Amino acid sequence: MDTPDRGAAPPAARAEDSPLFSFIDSLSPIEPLKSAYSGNSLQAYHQSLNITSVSSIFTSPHHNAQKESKLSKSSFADFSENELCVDGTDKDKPPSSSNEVRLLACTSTITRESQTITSSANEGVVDLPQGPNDLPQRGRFFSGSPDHNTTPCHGVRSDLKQDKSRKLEAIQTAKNTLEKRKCLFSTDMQLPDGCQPANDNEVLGCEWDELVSVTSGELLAFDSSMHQDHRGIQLAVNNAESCGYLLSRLAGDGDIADRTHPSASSQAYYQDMVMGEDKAENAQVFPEDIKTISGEEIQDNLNEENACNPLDCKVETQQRGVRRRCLVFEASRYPHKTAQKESVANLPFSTRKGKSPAQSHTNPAKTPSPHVFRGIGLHLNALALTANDKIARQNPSTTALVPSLKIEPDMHGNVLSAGDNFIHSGAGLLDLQMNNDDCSAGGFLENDHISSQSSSPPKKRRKSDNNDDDSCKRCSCKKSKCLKLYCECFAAGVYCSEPCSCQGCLNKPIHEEIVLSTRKQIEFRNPLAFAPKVIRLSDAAQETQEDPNNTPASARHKRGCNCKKSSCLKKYCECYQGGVGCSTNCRCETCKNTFGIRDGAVSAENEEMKQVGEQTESCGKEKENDLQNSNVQSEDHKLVELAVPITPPFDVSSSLLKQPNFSNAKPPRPTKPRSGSSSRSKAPEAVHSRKISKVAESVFDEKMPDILKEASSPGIVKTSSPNGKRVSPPHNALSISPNRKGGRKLILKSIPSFPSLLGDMGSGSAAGNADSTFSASPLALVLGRPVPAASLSPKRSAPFPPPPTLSVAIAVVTVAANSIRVPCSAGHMHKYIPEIPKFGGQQASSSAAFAYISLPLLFQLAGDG
DNA sequence: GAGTTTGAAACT
DNA sequence: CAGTTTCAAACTC
Repeated sequence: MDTPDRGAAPPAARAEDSPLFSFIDSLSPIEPLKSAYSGNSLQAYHQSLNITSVSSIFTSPHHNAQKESKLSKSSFADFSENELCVDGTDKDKPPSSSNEVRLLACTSTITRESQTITSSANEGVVDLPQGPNDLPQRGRFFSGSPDHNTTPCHGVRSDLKQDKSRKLEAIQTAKNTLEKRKCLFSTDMQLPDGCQPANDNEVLGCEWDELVSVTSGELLAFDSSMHQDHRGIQLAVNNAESCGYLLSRLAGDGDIADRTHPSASSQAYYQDMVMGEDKAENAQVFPEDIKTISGEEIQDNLNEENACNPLDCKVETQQRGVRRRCLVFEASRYPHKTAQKESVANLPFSTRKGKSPAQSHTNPAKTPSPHVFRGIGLHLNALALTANDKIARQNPSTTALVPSLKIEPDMHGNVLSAGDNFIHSGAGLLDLQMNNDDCSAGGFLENDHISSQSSSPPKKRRKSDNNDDDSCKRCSCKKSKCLKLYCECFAAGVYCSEPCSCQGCLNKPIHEEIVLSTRKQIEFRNPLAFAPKVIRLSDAAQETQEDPNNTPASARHKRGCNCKKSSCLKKYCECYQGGVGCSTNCRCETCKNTFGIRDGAVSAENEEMKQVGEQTESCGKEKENDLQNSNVQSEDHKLVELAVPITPPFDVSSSLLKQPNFSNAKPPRPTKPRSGSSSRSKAPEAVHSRKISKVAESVFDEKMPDILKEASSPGIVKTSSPNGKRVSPPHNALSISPNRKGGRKLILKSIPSFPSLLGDMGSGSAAGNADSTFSASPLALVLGRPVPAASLSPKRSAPFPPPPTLSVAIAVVTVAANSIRVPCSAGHMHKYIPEIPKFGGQQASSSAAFAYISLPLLFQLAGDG
């Protein structure tokens, strides 16, 4: 088929003729392969990439392949599988090795590829419709996009192509293999009742696969950078997903493996996300990695897909490079990974949809709920925080509540490691925040996990990790039926599980509707009811953040306690429990909060103010500076706080997602220092800020999508205008996020419109809509095809990912952007990533997320261009 | 593990 | 909005 492919794809030949192709040929050492495989190159590339990173991230490639028409879906999937399975014959071929070399060679040229890819992708999209027919599609691909575009990649692809060509012949066999995989996948996933992955998921997976494939290609080319970005994305996705996923799992059996490997859970999850199916597929490919990870998983996969083993060789060559990197990146994690076995299986499910997790788990009902019910994890957060607090306490230097990244060493370590990677890579700054978010959120998430998996081992880990029995503890409600805030589980947005000793509990997936309705009622009553009581900035985030504006980690108690007898020295005090110092919001008496005494008394603040004014000498300039900073921060904090804490009544999931974000966004409020300087500084503006905050709250709550809120808040902060001239939330949202990270601000400038996407995402508010259209435009520009704004702005309610075409377009864009490699890409990724969940609402549409990620890049490009 | 204390949540 | 009741966690023994 190889030669035939070419022949089949006249366009490909054309492409080869093109100067690009010639150029590529010159670049790539392995010319012959290229030409031969050029047609397949795209797919091959896609596969390789997918295998490595893409598919795993969001969905199972297998499903994707099955599905549809979408570009790669049918064609790619078929190819991939074909290649994998069919390759048995091809194994002998040297290409695999050559591919690696080529990849290396290609990396230099990758930029071109990416560009070309974009075009090809477009073409591919157009062609895709043919869908099921692998051959025709291939032909198109070959002729069309790949040829033109992929010159650089050809080297890599060539191998794949060769395999493909052969595979084409075996397409049918490949299809069979695909089905097998599906089956395997399902088996791996342990879907109960043979639940099949939701179509949506599959679709998503397909899209993602495509996207991923593209990205993966970049990864190959730009290992460091791409990995970073990719990681960042994955991290974000993981975070979002993990929350939902974990939550979903709450009721579920919770994989023992995950539980057993608490530390690994986060990473594992991440890996799963990244490697995800890739592992299943790739794992085979990379025995080495597999070893590190867990031979069992790999073996299982291998066993399942033994037929495909031959693929390993092929895939290996290409993927190895990618994978190895991933492994390197994840290498540390893998040790933990034993737990991942399940996690891997879970990942796909999670990515696919909530259903899968539930399915995988004993409780079928759970699956849907988790997504829907992603907990906000107030209490859990608090618990996590408390654990951290302990640490924080140890470190007085840190502001009252420096978030304890340490809280969950495992998680953090993993996250940090990931973050480190990012950082090292260069684009990582944002990543750091992500990490931070993760950390802050991570604690939360993990808590959620724990809570969610309460029965599961993870909780135990947590317990052990956190030292706090709290983390493990579950509710013991008797009269509330676990449908009131009294119930920690309910308050945390998680379903009650085994550990709970509750009676008459209705907080279970089975009663999802009741839970949700009750939740809504409570939120209606008090929009902040499920908002995190304490918000913290992770130290790491701050550290990573270069922004001078970013105050040191700070934590904040949103509502404030009302302690009278505990003196805010016991867990009765929410502030104390959250490891946060009391704030002016508190109404506590005899506050002795070790994390920060409530300035409480305005007088105290005034005094300090006076002191500042009078004692300029002693404290003098330093204090003033501090005050100024604190003022700005305080203002910001308030606004941010309002924005942040408020959880959209509608979206539980969003809240989860948010938290991480705002942890980043939120200005740190030094508890102890805060009591002094911050409060002082506040004094003048405090009232004003409060008013503003209230207004902001109303605004945010009512109309601002969470994302926007978050985004906006940071923007406000940066503006540093106490008045907080608020940028219209929708507009700012995007811009803001980048702003957080100093360097990226520039990028934001270039991408003014981008925020709109978020706006839509959040609540689908009118403002968001306009933005969404705008955001869409860039894509359209890039792609040269109109992209429905709607697709770009997935609404929470929208369960499904954007149409495949869109995803493809996004993928293309992403590729292009990556190829261009805007310095800020990573940052964008971060920011957007967290928001991803919002797109899907319960389930972030991977495609949407990707789009977000890519969009910024596009904007940048546009801006740069 | 039972009982008490505590403060938030819920209710009026 | 304030006061009261209910509730479950936190704490003590």
